[in-house]
Order: sequence, then C-alpha cells, then structure tokens
Amino acid sequence: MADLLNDLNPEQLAAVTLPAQHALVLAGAGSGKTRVLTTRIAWLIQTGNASPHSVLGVTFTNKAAREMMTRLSTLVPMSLRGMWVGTFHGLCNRLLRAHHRDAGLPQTFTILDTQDQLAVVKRVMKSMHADEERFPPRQVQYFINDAKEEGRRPSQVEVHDEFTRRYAEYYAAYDELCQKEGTVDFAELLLRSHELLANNQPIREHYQGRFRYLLIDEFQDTNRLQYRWLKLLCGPQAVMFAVGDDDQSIYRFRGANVGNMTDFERDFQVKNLIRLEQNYRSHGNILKAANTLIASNRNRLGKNLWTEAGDGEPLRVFEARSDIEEAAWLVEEVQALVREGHARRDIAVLYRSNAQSRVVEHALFSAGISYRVYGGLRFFERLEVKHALAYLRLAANPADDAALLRVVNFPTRGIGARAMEMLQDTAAAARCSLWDAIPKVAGKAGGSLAGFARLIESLRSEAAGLPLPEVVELVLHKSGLVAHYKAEREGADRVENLEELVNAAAAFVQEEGLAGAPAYVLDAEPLESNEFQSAAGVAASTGSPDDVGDGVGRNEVGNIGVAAGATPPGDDPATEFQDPLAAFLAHASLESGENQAGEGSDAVQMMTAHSAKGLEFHNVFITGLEEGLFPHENSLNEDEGLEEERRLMYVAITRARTRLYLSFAQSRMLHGQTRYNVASRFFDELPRNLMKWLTPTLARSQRDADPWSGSASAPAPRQASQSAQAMPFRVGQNVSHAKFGAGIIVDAEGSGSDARVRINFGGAHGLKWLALEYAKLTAG
DNA sequence: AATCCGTCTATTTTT
DNA sequence: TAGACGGATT
Repeated sequence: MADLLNDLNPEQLAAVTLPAQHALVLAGAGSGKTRVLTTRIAWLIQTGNASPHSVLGVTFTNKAAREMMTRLSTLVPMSLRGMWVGTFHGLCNRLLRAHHRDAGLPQTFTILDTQDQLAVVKRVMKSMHADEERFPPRQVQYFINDAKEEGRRPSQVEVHDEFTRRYAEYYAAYDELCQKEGTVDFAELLLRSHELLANNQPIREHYQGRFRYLLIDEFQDTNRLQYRWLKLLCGPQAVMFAVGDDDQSIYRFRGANVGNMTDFERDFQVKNLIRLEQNYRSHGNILKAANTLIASNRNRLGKNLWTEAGDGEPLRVFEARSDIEEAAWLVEEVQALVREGHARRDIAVLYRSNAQSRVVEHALFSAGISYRVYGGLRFFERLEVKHALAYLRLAANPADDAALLRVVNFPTRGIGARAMEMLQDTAAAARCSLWDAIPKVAGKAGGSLAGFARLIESLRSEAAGLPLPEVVELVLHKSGLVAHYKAEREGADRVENLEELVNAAAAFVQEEGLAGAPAYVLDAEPLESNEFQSAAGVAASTGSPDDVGDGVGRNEVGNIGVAAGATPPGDDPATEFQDPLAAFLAHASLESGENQAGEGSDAVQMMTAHSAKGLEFHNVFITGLEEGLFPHENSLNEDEGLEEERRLMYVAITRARTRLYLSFAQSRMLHGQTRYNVASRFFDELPRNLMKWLTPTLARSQRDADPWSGSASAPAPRQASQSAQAMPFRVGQNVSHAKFGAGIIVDAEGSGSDARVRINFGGAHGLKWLALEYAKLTAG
C-alpha cells in the first residue's frame, strides 16, 4: 500500500485517495494521468473499498484499455477477473450480447464498421431508387450517426424540409434493414444499450447496483450519448471519477462535447475538482510556450502546467521559402540529431493534415533515413482481410446478406449482376435472406448460385468443431482467396496479410484462453430472428418489470438474468456469451488493428497532430505552421473552430520533452497549386523570448530580433530576456487584477518603468497590455 | 471480367 | 498533384 502511493505528488495523491464522491480530475498533458487512474483503482481495491467486480473503467481506445489493465495487474496482486475495463463500444457490445433478447437483437448480431455501414446505406438507397447525386450516401451516413449520437430514432428526427425528410426516410429504412439483418453500427451499440438500460428497470438496477466505481478516461472526448450512457449506469450508490483535459479537446468534429465536463460538475454536484498541473515530460520553456498559447483561448476551465525540470532550450523556429526547402531543412536537422546520438524513434514530425507528409517522406527517403508514417489503412480494414472476414461471417451465419454480397462473386465464379438481381428480387418477394433465397432461383443463375451455396455449406461443415485458427486457415484456402491473390502480380502483400489473419486468430484465442476450443459448433443455438421489427419496438416490448416482482435481489446476477429473460451476466471476458468465432468477428470490428508493421524499428515517427495525442518524444518538429493550414482555413469561421485549432497546437507542443522545432513555408504545393501563406498566428501567441529564429531575415522585419541568436541582426532589439529578469512576473504565470480579476500572463516586455505585461483575463475582458508601473497585480 | 479513362475532390479519427 | 470512384470499353 505504501508502495502504491509512493512518489505521488500531493495532487495525484489527493485524487487517488479521494473519498467516495464524484470527482473531476483536470489532468494536464504529461501530468501522470494514467498513473492516477490506475493507482486510484488499485487503491480502491487494496483498501477494501471496492471489489474488482464493482469497478467499471471506460476508455476511448483499445490501446488505452489494454494499458490500464496491464498496469493494474502489476499494481494489484489479486485476480482482476470481474472488473469491466474497456472502450465504450466494447462495453456496450458486452451488455448487448448478455441481454440480446431484451435489446431486440440476435445473440450473433454482427458489428458494422464505418465501411460496412456505408455499404448498407448505399444498398438501402439503391433499393429506394434514391438520387445519390442530391443525397450522397456519405452524407446520409453522417446524418444517421449524428442522429444516433443525439439519441434520436428516425421517428424523432426533426423534419424541416425535403432534405431532412428524405434523410429521415433513408435513416428509417437503414435501421429497418439493420434490424432485419441483425447488424449494429458503432453508434447503434451505444444507443441500443442506452435504450436497454433506460427501458429495462431490472437490468438497469442490476448494473447500477453492481458498478459502484465508474472511472472514465479522456472525458473531454465523450459525446452527448456517451455521457447520457454513463449517467444512466451511475446509480445512486455509485461514484464517478472522470479524468480529462479540456485543453486537449480536439475531436469536436466527431461529436466530442467538452461541455460534458461542466455538465458533469453541475449534474453530479461535483465537489472535488482536482488539477494535475505538474508536468513530468517537458522542459520549462516548452511548457511556458504551451501555457501562453492556450491562454488565448477563452473557453477553458483554466490550468497552468509547471515542471521541476529546468527551462531547457529555446524553441527553434525555421522559416522556409517552400515546402521542399522546409523538408530539406528538416532532414538536415534530423541527421544532426542522429549524429548527436538521438534514436530516430525519438524524433517525431507532426503536421496538421496527412497530405503534408509526402514532401517530408520524399526528403527522408532520398536521404536514406528510415521513417514510419502513422495513419492509413489498419489491418482489419484491408480489402483482402475484409473478404476473409466475410467468409467467416458466412460460416457463422449464412443469412448475413452483407457478407454474402461482398464475396458471392469474389474470387469471381461467374455470378454476375443478372444473377444477383434475380436473387435480390427473389429474396425481396419471399421476405427472406439472400442465402435462403438461393434455392428459389431457377435457371443458369440458380446453378451458379447453388455452387456458391455448396461451397459455403461444405465450409461450414468442415470447419465445425475445429479451433479458430484452423477455421481461418480453411476458409482462406477453400474460398480461393489465397489462390486468387497468389496469381495476382501485386498480390504478395495481400497473401501475407491473409496469413497474418491466421496469426491474429491464434493470438486472439490465446489471449482469451480459448486455445483449442472449437470455434463454433453447428446448430448450437437456433438463430432467433426479429422478435422486434424495429428499434422502437424495444421500447414498447420491454421495460415492463411486472413479471419480475419487487423482491429482485439487486446484486444477484442470477436473479436478474432469469427475471429479465437473458443470459446471466458474468465476469468473464467478452467471449462469455459467444463462441470463439463470433467473438473474433466482434473483435475484428471493434479493434481495427495496428496501423502498420515495423513498430519496433528505429524510424522517424511521422503523424498528424491529432494522432500524436497521448504520445511523447524527445525531439518534435511541428511543420507547416501557416495561416490556412494550421490553423486550418476551414476552422476560421467560428471562434469554436479556432479555439480547437489552438488546442491542437497545444497538444502538439506538449508532445516534446526536450527539443521543439517549429517551421513554416512561404509557399506550398497544395491540391496541385502553389499557395502562398503567411506564418501562423500561433507564432504571435507564443512568447517571443522563448523562440530562437534559425532564419533571421526572411520576411519578418516586423518581428523583433531574438535574444537567443548570438549576433543581433536587427539594430536595437528589445531586450526580452533581460526584462524577464527585471520583471517580477513571468510568462505563463497566473495573476490577479483588482478590476479584471484572474488572468494569465501571455507576454512580457520592457523593464523598469517601461515594463508591461500582456494578460489574458478571459471572458469579457480578454487580452490586455498593462504597465506594471500602474497596474496593481498580485500573483496567483 | 478486367481494364481504361474521365471526373471529382482534397482536415482532423476511433470505435 | 494524386488517389478514388463510376461508367464505358474491350
């Protein structure tokens, strides 16, 4: 126990040992957030406050969930089975599998990823003869997801005009098709389990009674529905421990609602607001830069990072004439760093948009420096892997229309558009799945389709009873996928990926403790279909606890399970309600897999500022710091957009441990055109005295020469560094003014009677220059 | 059934 | 600029 709390700073310690009350932890970048979260759980368990059974840990990414579990298992000696730690979607999946009947879903429901969802939308719209010019399927998809994230079913969508009317129609048809086919998209996982809890009192009370400690990571990234889901799960005896950083909220565009933080404070009457401001990552100058920059944002809860480490080096700023020159300079600096003994993996190149990577890649490649670009296609999203998964889905459930459509003629087996049209008409007429319609199709088309049906049948029977990796192996070969790609000129990588899928299955089975178990058995559980025709039906047909009686033991798993007519919820991994094959398919949808191989290699790391969140590097380059690019032009219309860009820049800056380079180019090739940009406004929002300009003269006659360069290139530099000494205040410091209230120092210059500071008071007062001679300022 | 060609588009991303 | 997509061609 003493070990557990060792080396925690006072704020961390306070957060970890907080009494059982709702709490909001404002965790700055590099402040030991994950440590606090995991130590909190370990402390709750070790002090006997909580059993693992009563803990629910929620994260956004599988990576974060895994890290939490790994760290916990080193902190807590006892078994952590029974603890629920996972992503929102993973946990919802688990709830819905356990209570599929109450949720109106078949136990074997399949999860649609973004691509799959778009394919279903297109299929729906085709069947409705929609004008895809006027109503782009992609837009319809966004519309559906937005609606779901606001908790709205098709009937609840507000219809203003023809467009929203059509969109709502497509949404309704889409939901109906998903219900018929037993598929669930990502947003649906959330919405459906929210409805399950909202409408089914026994189930809700069961989980509310069980989970006494809810701990949420990256709270600033939650969307409205996720917050409502948490509220529903957090019963009267439960406490919520939310950790987040409003300054690192960079996902507004995908529905994240920072407002959830203040809503949480209000809704739960949070008395414990803890700020973790001590930073263990970066040198002082980097933190000062970050603090100063973010102080220009008005909508903040307020926070100021500090460190016990020294100031370190200044920020190095480079102005290039072109993107190519910028890349060439970067390569030189990288080479110098490597010569100095830095590992390439400890150098990161960050940029605002993916298109910017090309020039840098080209330059690094020509210089023979190995690099790794984050982003792009993930393992389970690859075409060949998707095909293989579709065959597996058909093995699990031949009535999976989407899977059938994907591979019925891949590899090609003479089933063309005519045959498929007949099949779809037949299925529509008989109101059955495509699979069930195959025997009803006559003629030549029927013949080729029957051949496909025989293939799937024999696949199913041969694979039945085999362990999962062998099933995958069998599917790859019997389907003809491997042969197909082997015959293709550029197919080597694809064959490799297919073989990798066998490994992935083996690893999965190993991790879940299912090695050797049959992947599935034939006719295990009859697929119960469509008890509910639409999602609305869930509300209508559940939620009546009449048959339960009042005496339901709230904490007793068995009772509730029987009463609610569901499989009793248990403690085991997500596989508890499914056979290994179904679990693996869910896993493939919920965890898209690693981005790329070569993670271990010593390569320069290239990524967008977004994907850098949560990471740290000794040396960081932030490139393309130009107006229109970063901040991005599409964000400049509203304040909210600009503030989010600034937060993104804040995230980027705080990735650096010791050295930070900032660069921009006067001209850049974008969309096949040369664009001429000016330096990003963010340069004006950073303290001048912290920046060392590597390019003294180019187009910045307005700027002051900096005190960091040995030979002053401008005649009479303002002496920022000296004034910093004579100045009783420093940039980044919190101060308070009699009239304007609390603020933060954003800039400082002059000395003696000339000394003045620029303060951001936020709110109505905003930014102000104040002369120290007159203004009465107090620290803090 | 594969290939070619013109057209369109272009911020950020996890599940 | 370059990749993706859809339609038309061979």
